[in-house]
Amino acid sequence: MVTLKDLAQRVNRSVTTVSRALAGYSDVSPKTRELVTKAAADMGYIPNTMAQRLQKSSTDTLGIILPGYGEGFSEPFFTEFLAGIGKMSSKYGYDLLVTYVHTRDELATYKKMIVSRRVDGFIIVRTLCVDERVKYLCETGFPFAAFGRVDHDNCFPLVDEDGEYAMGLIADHLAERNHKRIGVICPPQFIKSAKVRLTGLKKGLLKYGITLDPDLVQIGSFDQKGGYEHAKLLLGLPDPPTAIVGFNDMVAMGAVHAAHDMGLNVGKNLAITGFDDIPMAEFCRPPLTTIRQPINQIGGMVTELLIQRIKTAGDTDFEVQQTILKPELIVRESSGG
Amino acid sequence: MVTLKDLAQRVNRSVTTVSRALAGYSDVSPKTRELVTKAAADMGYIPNTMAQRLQKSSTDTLGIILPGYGEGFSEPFFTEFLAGIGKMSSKYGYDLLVTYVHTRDELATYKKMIVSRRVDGFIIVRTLCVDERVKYLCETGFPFAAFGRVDHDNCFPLVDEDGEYAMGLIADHLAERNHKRIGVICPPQFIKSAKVRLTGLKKGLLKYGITLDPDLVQIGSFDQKGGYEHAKLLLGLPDPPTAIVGFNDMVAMGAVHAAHDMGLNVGKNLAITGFDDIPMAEFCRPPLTTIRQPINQIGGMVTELLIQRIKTAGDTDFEVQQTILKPELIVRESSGG
DNA sequence: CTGAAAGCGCTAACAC
DNA sequence: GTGTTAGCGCTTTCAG
Repeated sequence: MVTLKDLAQRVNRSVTTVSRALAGYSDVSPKTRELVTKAAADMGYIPNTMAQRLQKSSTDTLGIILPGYGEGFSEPFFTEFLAGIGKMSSKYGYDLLVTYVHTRDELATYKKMIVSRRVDGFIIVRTLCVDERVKYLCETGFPFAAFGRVDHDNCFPLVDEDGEYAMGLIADHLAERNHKRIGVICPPQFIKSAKVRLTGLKKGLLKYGITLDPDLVQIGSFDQKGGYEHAKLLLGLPDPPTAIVGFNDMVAMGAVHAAHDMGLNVGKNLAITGFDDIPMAEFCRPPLTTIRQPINQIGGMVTELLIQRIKTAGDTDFEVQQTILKPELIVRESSGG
Repeated sequence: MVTLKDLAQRVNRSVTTVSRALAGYSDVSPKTRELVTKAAADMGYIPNTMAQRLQKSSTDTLGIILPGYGEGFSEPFFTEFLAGIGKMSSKYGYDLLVTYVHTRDELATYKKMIVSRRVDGFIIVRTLCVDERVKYLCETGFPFAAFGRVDHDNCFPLVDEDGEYAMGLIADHLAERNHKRIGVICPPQFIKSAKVRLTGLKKGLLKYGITLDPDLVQIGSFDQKGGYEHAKLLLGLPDPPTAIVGFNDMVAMGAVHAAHDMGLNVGKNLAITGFDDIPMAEFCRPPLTTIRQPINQIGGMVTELLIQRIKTAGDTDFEVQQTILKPELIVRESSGG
């Protein structure tokens, strides 16, 4: 491994000078600079990252901590999100450290990463209504940015969808098609986005004088399996819904499957909607009416917010950047086209 | 941030002694050890990772480098794979560094990570028949482990599916159901797994005296969209296939969609098979006949191989560990049940 | 314009 | 048992 010292020897200069030449300081003679630059290229010099990090006491690394299994964050959606984060990180020269945690105590992992100085900041996904991670990071002032809001103090950099607005679009869509008995399959309500969406749906329907029958609200699903089972319950009721709103596309697809098993024709005698617009939503049968969010870009946006936050970490009076995105309704056959 | 020095001052010992007490060296008096341990807990001492890494010149970090978009590696499949890697890494105390690369020159990223000493080893996914990454890493002797083999020298730690065997199962399955004209939709043949699978399918069918009509082999798809388009081509032929073999589940689902658009009843007058058994395969319509691989565990296995390789990096004569897994055929409705 | 010296926090020979 | 010293590779005062 070639070090600054090796380089210095080669060009007959001190380590200091070489370091400065490479760092682009102005107080280096053009001759020396060229000499050094050439030699560096020649010998294939690349700084030792760990040495730099130790000395700067910053890591140029962003952390994302994920639960062992991605409950509530559907896979295709997540993959794109992660890619968005990764792309933006590398654009700004940051490494991305991904940690999977299997224990209950997620917070311990955050603490460990902070105190062992492994990352400069965190990206938080799938915020909870009461989110210990957010609380902790806010208290300690450690940089982070989130995709999603929380119930308590939203005083941190974040990007979020306007879930209420999105569900308003769904409500309009279904109401226009004369649905009155509407079923819902959603993730646990301690997940912030799930709560917002349910509230939004209720509000949206109320505009049309429709209220949700509590029996038709199935809570606790986040994947196809859950969607399947909950849809079976709903459709087996004496007075079943004519439309089912799934809170993500996976759930909706599970519901489609259940409907089919029960001899229903989705899009004809039952409407089903999803959320996320994963690539498959267009290519499943029937194609899914859903809400589109530019998840890849969202990943990038959160990352940019975080990096900005890290760079202004010293500033006492930085502005908290927040972006709320208006999602878009994509109408396909599953809701009657 | 509390450092060894702080600790040393507190207990009136030298930094060295404190370090050794914490590292569990035997030449420390029990009294000192206890004193130190207690103080460390008290002050919340955690070693500075970067300092440790600089001094050990090892990073305790595994790297995985991904193309900007996961072509050829279906999303749900990939998520599980990554989770498997992440879980195992953290079990062994390794960090996982994920890098997304958008440029053509993937290899440059590998080189950079190595020479800037950012990771101790790499996990390679989606091996190519002629794989520059593998070649380079083999040449330089930098530790890595791969999911998949290559055409050239397979002299490295790897886990792979037995793709030939898997396709044999598909061939048996279709032949038993009297299919003779069989269509294929597969990724580009420079991807090793795609090539192996195609070879395997041909071999498997030959046992029944069936040969693949070249017109029925569509090459170049890896997602639903490609599957959809290629299936349309196949089914639009004057003498269309009675079965379509998709080389992954996404492609197969796209094909299902195309078949439906053309008025065919998948599982009845057209058989379609997939590969991977992503969670959705069970819950789409019709449920997909496919090949199951324990992808989460595979991720873990590759990771273990890599860690083992890293730990034996000095040894001149380490044994190259390789595991080839027998996949399993999952029969569902899409192929007639 | 350049170099000597200090230090980031830690570990490991090597004395005592 | 414990401390002194040196050094991982880099950046950054501070003199000259």
